[in-house]
Amino acid sequence: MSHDNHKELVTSVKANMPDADTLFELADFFKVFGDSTRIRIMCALFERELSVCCIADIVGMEQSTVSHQLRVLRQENLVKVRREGKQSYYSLEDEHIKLIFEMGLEHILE
Amino acid sequence: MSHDNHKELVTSVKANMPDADTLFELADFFKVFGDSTRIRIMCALFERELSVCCIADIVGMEQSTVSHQLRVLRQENLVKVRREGKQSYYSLEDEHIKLIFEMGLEHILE
DNA sequence: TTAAAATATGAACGGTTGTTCATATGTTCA
DNA sequence: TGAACATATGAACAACCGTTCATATTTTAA
Repeated sequence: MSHDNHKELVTSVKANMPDADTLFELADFFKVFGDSTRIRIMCALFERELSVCCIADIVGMEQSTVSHQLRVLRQENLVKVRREGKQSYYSLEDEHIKLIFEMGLEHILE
Repeated sequence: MSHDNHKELVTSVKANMPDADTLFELADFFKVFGDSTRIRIMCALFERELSVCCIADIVGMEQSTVSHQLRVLRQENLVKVRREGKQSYYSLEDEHIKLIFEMGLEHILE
């Protein structure tokens, strides 16, 4: 179950890691990027702010689905809303998103 | 269901988006970051290469669980293995990982 | 105020995913 | 070869998650 300097390694590596709570939050943050519908919504919002029904048409899903996913994005502070008449206009909240996207794309394109 | 320049917007935004396949792959890639066990495994590997049982002790989970998750990380080309005797030593495959981590951390720390 | 349009929300379902247990495979050493 | 250790893998279960349908809320305009 353990070899040579196993125990020292374990404690030293653990000591240098961010605390578990932070890493849990980090996982929750990346979880948002782990769904293709949300990815496509964010991608559409790179161009400009959009109303819910526009987004629904762009990603080809129900208005209800898009609303639910926009709530998830809002809860993680990735998008913000602006009401204008009957429409809600969503836009990206954070500049990190684009960079994270680009890095992901670089990876999957070898 | 649609307002003023709805239709033009939809087609123009769609035209400038990466194709659906790419974005699907991208979501699959980020999905790997969306689990705290995998996050903690990757985080441990930032320090150095580690054997499976070391990783299991560091993250405080069963050896079996860690093995399963390492397979997921391997399938997405995020880690590589090296056999040495009875142990399998895992290490990070890609430099993007650290950058993606840092950007995620920057976001959750406001 | 009523109708219509846009969005938000709750419940339910089906599918996915992470963990565990048990066990198989691989490796070393006596 | 056999025992002991390290790792990998399959099956099964529970929990989570994304979508849809139905409906509620909000806003405008007649």
